[in-house]
Amino acid sequence: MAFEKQIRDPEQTKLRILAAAKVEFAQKGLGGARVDVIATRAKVQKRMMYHYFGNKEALFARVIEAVYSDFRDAEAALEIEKQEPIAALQKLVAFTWQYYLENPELITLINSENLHKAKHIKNSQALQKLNRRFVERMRALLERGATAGIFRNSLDPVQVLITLSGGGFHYLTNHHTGEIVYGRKLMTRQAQAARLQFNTETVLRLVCTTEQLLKMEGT
Amino acid sequence: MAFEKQIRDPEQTKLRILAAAKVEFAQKGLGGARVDVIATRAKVQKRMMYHYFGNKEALFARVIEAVYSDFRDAEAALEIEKQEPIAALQKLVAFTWQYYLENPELITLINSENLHKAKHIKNSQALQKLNRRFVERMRALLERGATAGIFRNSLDPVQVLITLSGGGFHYLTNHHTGEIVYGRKLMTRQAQAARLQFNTETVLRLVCTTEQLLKMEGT
DNA sequence: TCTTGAAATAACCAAATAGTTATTTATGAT
DNA sequence: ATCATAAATAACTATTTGGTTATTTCAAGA
Repeated sequence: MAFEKQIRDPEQTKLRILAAAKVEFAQKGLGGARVDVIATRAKVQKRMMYHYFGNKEALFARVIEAVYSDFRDAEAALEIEKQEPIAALQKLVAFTWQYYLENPELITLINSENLHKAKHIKNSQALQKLNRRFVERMRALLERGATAGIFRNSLDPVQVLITLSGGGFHYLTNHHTGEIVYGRKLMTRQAQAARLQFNTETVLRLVCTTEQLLKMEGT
Repeated sequence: MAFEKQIRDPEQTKLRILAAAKVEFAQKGLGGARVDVIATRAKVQKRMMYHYFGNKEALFARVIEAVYSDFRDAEAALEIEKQEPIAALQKLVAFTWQYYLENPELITLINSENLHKAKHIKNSQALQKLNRRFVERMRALLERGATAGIFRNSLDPVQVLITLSGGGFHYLTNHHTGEIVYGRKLMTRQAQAARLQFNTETVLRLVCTTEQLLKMEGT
């Protein structure tokens, strides 16, 4: 039997499979995604996916891990600890929003992973470490702001982070049903800008002391 | 051929299929759900599902519609328009949170529907009507509060609603990955209570005038 | 009581799907 | 050069799955 000529590049092959899987899983969820579609899109024999990743779910796990880890790396690169508290917070809100916008797969993938009760990342040491640092950065920022008398005391960094990310995540993940529920386009450029501004305002009003808010209103 | 004895009850049969479908779709998503599982759980011949609903996706659409409509009905029954603005807002935040907690399928079903770009409810007149009233109630509440000098002027009711629901929805939909990300249990009774309080605070700080906030701090 | 249409049962099917077996071939180390 | 190993190709399969065909039975109205 004459086989097609081979071009070998294991690293590229793995990357192509991961990239195709990310798109397919993001688009259809774990249950709806098709291994054949992934292979076709990756321009790879399906067998190679089993060779490098084992099975469909293991591939899914690797996709989730990669996506989360890219997100945290980007956030860490912001170096918000080098800016004054309010600017740092604004920057973080804007970054988070922008990242969601530019990486729509992140959102549907996280939703899929939650549908499966996070079982694919439950034991990832790497992710746990990345995320511990992430919470720590917010804790430090809140403390810095409180010491400066700008932020309220003893705010829970986890609650703030959830509200901060949720203001963007929830808007974007539910924008399809949202447009029906709220009877309005939510993804026009103006609507996006308005949401970022509103969410920034929400977080600032939540975190800043009332005195600080008065000051900023400039009355 | 001797057939099993029949007990006929078309209404009950439809309801049993819907209830079983709600559980299965909520648990596995549209792509992961299995028609056979739904039939078995409903204790109904699979053929009946096709008889009453046409096909898998049409059944999914009916489930989504029912779930949304139940939610809005419950919210409307609150009659927040009969209470003073701050109490009304607190009641709405608490109700929304409680409803999500008691109806966890709602959350995963909405996520599923969004994964499919809301195509199953896009043309539902009934839902659009329900939701228009829902936004209108918030608009009226905000106006009432502003007139009383308690709430800030010209707040966008849609933005407020998204933030209000998102504070609960986002927390709950992502609580599985959240526990890993934040390294903390998020679904203990205490954690739940803390989240409701935090979200109530977030919304109040967002909506109330700064003067009103100062007053409530009682300084 | 008879008729008829809808409700329910039972068995079946073609296509899709995750995963496998078998084979070939490139390449780096010896 | 050759050999061992991993990379890649090709073809196949057992099962699952959404949906259908064929048949039976209940129950309400004439």
